[in-house]
Amino acid sequence: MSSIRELARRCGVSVATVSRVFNTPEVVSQHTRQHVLAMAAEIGYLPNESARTLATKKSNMVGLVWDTDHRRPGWRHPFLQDILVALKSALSAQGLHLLMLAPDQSPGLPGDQRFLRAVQRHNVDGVVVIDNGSRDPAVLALVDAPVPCVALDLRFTGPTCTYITSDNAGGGRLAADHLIERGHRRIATITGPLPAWPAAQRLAGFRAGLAAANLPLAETAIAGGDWYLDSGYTAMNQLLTREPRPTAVFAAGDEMALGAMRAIHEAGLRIPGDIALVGFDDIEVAALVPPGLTTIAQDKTGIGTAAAEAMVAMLLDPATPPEPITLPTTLVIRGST
Amino acid sequence: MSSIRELARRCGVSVATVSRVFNTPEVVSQHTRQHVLAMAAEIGYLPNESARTLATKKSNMVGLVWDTDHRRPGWRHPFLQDILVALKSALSAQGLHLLMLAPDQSPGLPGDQRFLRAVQRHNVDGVVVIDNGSRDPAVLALVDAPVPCVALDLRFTGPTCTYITSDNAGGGRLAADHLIERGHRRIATITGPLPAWPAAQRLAGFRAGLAAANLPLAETAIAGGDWYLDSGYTAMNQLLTREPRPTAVFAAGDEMALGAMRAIHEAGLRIPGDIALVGFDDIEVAALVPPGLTTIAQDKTGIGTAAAEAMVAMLLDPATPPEPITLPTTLVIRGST
DNA sequence: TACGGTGATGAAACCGGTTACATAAAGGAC
DNA sequence: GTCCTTTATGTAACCGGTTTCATCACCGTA
Repeated sequence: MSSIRELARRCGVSVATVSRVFNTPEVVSQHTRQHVLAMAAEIGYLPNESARTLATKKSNMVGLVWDTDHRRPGWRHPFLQDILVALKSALSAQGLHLLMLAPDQSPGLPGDQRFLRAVQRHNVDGVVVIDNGSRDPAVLALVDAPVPCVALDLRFTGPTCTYITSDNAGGGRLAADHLIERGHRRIATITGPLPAWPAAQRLAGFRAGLAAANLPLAETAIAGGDWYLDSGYTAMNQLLTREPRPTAVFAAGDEMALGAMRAIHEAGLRIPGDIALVGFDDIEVAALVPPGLTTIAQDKTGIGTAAAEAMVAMLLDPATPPEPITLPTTLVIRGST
Repeated sequence: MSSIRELARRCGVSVATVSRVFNTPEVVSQHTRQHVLAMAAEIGYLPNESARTLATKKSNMVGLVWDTDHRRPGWRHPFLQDILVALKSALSAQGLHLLMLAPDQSPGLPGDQRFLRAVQRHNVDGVVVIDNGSRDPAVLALVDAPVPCVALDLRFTGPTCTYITSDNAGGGRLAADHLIERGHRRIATITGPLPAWPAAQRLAGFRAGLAAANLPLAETAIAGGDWYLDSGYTAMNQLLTREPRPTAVFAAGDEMALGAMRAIHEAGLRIPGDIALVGFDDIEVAALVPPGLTTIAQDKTGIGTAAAEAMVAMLLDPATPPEPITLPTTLVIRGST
């Protein structure tokens, strides 16, 4: 493995000159530059990033903290893949690598320090947090990270933090407006876990939409889920026992909507004839399952790209974290309404 | 940022002793050890991984090369998320981090060197390759990587390489046997892109199953797809024009099966009454789309875990790469057959 | 009492880069 | 011809760890 000193020796120049050839080529004479580059190619020299990181304190790596909820190992964010693809692609274009951080497992370390420590030890230039609202203290501790931090779907504010989120309230409002426009009056909803901010926002927007049409949202028209399919099934069965039965349901997540769909079918009712259904997220299945699930789409690629852009902005100017970004949600009408 | 020298000074010991406290604690006296650990906690010392990597040439990072096909940016492996979760989790348990490598973008660098260079520059201890059969030369060049390399769904052999794959041939055989057992005789198939190894294997196993029942697979009973839904739709429409019409179809991927399903419905035919359908992969949708897609399931979590285990084994003993691992596939019977 | 062995520690070189500062040569102004 | 810039390069310290080798105190033994 050829080092910079080896290359300098072969070229008959100093290591400083070689370093300059790669970092500030404009200050080195054309003749020397070409000679060094040619020799570098010949002996297969390539700079060692660890050494460079050690010297400059910049690693060109962005940490990714994700899936930290040990109560639900392997938790699957329905969009994770789309977001990751967009995020990685946008960061790659800037020459930034994404380091999926394992928690620091030093014995005796307080649990909430695990990610913060991992961040510092590895000299990552910034951190992206993808969380599912578990409010893991090890994740929340990252607000104190000494580097820029961008959170997704998590209200993360601080001198080095910002966050990206979909317009959950607006989406809830879209769902309500759509169902009202379709002529429904008895409308119920299946919420996500309300301590989670997106769940609360979707409910709030939905409620506001109903209120604007002078339709109150009774407590008995609200059932709680946990984002997952089974909880949607259970919640829908609860709603089916209510009198009068709702003619439309807004499920605050597509997975729950699919569960609700199953419950509706099992009850011998039809979609949208007996009950109309609106979901939220627009996961792949929504388009494939008959009769097609009307849903509020999140811009997954936009979220990943926006996260990358926010990160790059903070890396360039750490002093002024950008404002939180809210991406618009859109109504996608399919057969279920 | 406290360094090891700072900590040593405060403790009145040498840096060598401090280093030993963290790396080989058994050789340092109990008294000194406790004093150093206490002081480390007090001043918040934490070792710098870049410096450690520079000195030891071990980074505790595993590179991940993924989604390199620029003809299909953002290509989505239907399992990627499940595999990633399992891989990351298993590696994290060993204290290994996953670095998603961006290609080296040095100007003038031959394209096929981009990932190889990124691997070497970053001192990753090993590489995991998730490819989609695109045969990207930059990916194939990784067989010459100076570090252990584990590939998924890609036949990667070499002195430092091994690979993990599902039993694609066995799965194809399962599909054939199942359809034959259901009494079908006119059976067609929709293949993946045949240059891709998994596609060829699935077809071979399927063909063998038919042959074992003395059913030849006519060329006209084979239609080609590209894994994606639309290609399944197109391929199925081709098959529907054949006389006599097949009564059963094996689509070598679930996404293509879903496309085929749509084509069958549009033709006014019923599943499984008129045409039975078997997929491959067992993606999430398969269970959700009525009447439920019978499919050959891959063990996604098993693939990720096996990749991590193979990687750890090679890190411990780089001299002898483990044999390639083939994970069993299983038949999941649902409503489509 | 001298001696070999053991256990704990320190000094210093090393890993492979970056960069502040010094130096030397060349060019221009007077 | 002298002096001041400008341009190109070199010297050496530094980043924060690891590790080889040497040292030294202490112990039991012959």
